[in-house]
Amino acid sequence: MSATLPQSPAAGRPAKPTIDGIETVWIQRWAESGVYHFDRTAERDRVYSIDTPPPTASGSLHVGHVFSYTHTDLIARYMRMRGREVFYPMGWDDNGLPTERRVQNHFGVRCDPSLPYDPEFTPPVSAGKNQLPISRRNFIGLCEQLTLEDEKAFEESFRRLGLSVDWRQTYRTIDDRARATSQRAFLRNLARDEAYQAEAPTLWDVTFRTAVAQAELEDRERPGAYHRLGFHRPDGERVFIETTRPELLAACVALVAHPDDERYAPLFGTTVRTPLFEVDVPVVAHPLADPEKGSGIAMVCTFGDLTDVIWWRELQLPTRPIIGWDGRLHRETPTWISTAGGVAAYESIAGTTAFTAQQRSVQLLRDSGDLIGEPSAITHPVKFYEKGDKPLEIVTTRQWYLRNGGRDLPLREQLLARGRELHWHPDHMKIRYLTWVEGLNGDWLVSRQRFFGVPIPVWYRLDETGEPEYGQRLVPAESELPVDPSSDAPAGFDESQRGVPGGFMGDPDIMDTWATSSLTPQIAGGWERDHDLWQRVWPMDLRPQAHEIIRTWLFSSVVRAHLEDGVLPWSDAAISGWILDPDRKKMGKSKGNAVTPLGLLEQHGSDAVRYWAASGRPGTDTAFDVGQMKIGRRLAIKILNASSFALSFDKAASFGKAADGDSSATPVDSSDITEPLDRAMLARLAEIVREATAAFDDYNYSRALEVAESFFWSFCDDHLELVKDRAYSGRGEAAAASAQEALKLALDVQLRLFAPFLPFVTEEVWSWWRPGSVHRANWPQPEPIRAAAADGNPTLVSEAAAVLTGIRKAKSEAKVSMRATIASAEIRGPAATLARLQAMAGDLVATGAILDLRWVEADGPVVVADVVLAPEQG
RNA sequence: GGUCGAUUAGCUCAGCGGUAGAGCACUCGCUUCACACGCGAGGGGUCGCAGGUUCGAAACCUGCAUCGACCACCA
Repeated sequence: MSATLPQSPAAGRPAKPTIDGIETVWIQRWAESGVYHFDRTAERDRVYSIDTPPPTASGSLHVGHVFSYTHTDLIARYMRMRGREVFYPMGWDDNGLPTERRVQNHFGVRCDPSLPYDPEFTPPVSAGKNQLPISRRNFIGLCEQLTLEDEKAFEESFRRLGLSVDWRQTYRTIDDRARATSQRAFLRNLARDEAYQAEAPTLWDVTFRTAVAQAELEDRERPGAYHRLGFHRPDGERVFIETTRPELLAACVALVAHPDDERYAPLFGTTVRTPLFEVDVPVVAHPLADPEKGSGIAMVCTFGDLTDVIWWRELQLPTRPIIGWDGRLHRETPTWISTAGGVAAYESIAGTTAFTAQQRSVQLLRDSGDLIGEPSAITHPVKFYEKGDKPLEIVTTRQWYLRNGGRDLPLREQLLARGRELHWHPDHMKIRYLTWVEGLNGDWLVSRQRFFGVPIPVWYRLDETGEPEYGQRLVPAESELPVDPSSDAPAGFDESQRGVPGGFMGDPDIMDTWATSSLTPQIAGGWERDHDLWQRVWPMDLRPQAHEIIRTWLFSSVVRAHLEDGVLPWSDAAISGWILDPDRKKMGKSKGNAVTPLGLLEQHGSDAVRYWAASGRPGTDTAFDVGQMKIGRRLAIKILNASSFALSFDKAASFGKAADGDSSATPVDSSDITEPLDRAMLARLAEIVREATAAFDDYNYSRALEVAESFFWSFCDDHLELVKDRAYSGRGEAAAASAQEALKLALDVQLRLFAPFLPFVTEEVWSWWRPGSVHRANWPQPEPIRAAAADGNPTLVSEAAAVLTGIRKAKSEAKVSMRATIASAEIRGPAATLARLQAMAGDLVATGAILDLRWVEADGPVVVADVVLAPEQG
């Protein structure tokens, strides 16, 4: 394959090589030649398919993107060189709240679904303080327009980073294909009864006015206070409870204590009267009530927290909600409050926010004497929507759910088994998945009350009074997808019947973004759209992703693939860590981190930035470290210079007269490699290849780099120095040819080893003397190198290095040049070592400029002793 | 409250049963014919703490501490 690629003409080795500007050159040539294009004729077993994370294309590329996307690219490039045909698409997650928010801020608009579409609409020139209300369709238009610009910028940066993505394989989570896929999967779930609708208490964000799923929750420590309140018993005694939410007193439906709590046992079955509102509520028993907490008896409200929901459900308590969708208390006095005093009390808090209601309630309770003592301040965890600013409320709403094992033990077991079946890198990340699945307390809530997203593809019949009949669902045929029930009419109806008695209405909700993101393999792989592609890539090989979205993206993807096809969506998951800034905080969460990826790439070079990223092992958080980038840059430059030097000995290579044909072939005649040191170096290199390969196979790319890099530096510092004189034909043509051929082979192998990490500099050097692209060349195999090494002993490499160090040390301590002549020196060591070293004595003598080298057998490691420097020469 | 991970030289990290490692930083040198974006040499660590297993522990086991993260029915 590689040999047929239209590659740049071998320009030969430049006199003064530089890495500056090579990104531009190679980005262009790779785009022209299509080296990274996926070959659709490859069968599944030769394909390596990657479920690339679609970045949220709202805003700018972050350093964290550079980091984690590089990791995936390392694997992709390695697999490609291993002969796999790599399916490496790119998606854009432009569907969801971040996009909505960005459009609001960027254009200074907000969506008002009640407004009509304005075809003449143009966004405000500058975003004003008051957001301009616009129609849903206009709003979505702006979303698509803005994300398209962002996506272009992302692609440019990713190309600059050197990602070997096939840029013909892209998708957007808001585009027609993604919406159709998402709706198709939903309809299949619906048909199999895996999706269902229910009216139930739902976690609700009052700012966004949407339901929120368990996976999107986070706890935040917030200040609060225990308020001790007295409930009135019929006999005039009082029962004291403690609550952090006195404003929900009007929603109280019972008091609950532990069944074994002797303090309250006499009260079970009796009623007490709530303070202020004077509502009679039962005292009931439930094992979840903790005798140690507060006064040991709790007020149950509909609904203050998730425990209330459990009590309400299991004890079959009445529903008395007072908090509305806007987070304010209902304006009308609830029907269950009937006394004059109760009505008056409610009227003073009606319509206020929860915060104000609490303040007023406390004052009322204090005045009535029902607040015992003063509230005692505490801090406690409060549930928030992860993107929200106000605590969640719990309101009863009609929502769509997808079965995910949250209330179904057999399904949960199956999904746990899928988690164990998946190969995790690193393995311990599996535990997060298992913990999450084990802790699920309900099915996956997939409906959202937002505007921009994939609509639920369902309509409802309206009865004679115009009320929806939720049991009378109308769904589209799969061939009609995608649909928007708010503008498309169901089959058999026309638009005039929308909203009228006997007609229909569209489901107003959209799906959770994860309901679409959980299908990225299906969207990218052509599920039910491109069967030929699908059967070549599915199930996929790799899901790379961040660890904080194991419970969301990874788990929901497993759910979807399991329900639809009964398989894991991929065999392996590579979990990347975070970038930490110098304060050890997740980068971007603290201030002063205005490091732009493009700036980094320009300043240090793409290879250098990739080098830094490659130092972060899978699953390990990594410090942002410009120092590592400088080292990477140094390595890239060293590769350039060392290659130029190594090739300079070979006249054919230096003039670009590279062998034609297959780049996988060894470019040398190994029968020329006769010198012990050359053979030893190659023997060592064969070991290095073996180690790097094993590391890569284990997804441990940082180890693979480390192994190659460590060899390369000693190759430069020791081997190149030791063979320099000989390669210059200092000791005959045969000895020179041995050095030259071994250098070429070593260079060829090392370029391949570095290619996944430093794609630009390796390709540059490759182009000087080798055909095709190094990125389509084969990953090196240890066996042929070992064969070329013949009887070479890898031990000699370190022994020679030890001697060289001894010689250098003597010169360094004498503060003379490394070229200074040594009159005499002695090498001491075991007989076997001395024998090996004596066979390469010519290299040692020439490199050390030693006139008289003596050999003395001795125990212990080899040392250089009795070094006598020659008198300085004028 | 439960769980996972981390704790090794000033910094960033590797090592994971057999005499403490790398790079950076630091010190001292070197116009050496690929590279001064270079080259060479050197100093620097009771491997978080306390027990245990072992002939031998940085590594294995048990606690503890600190940091980070994940999860949790948090009145």
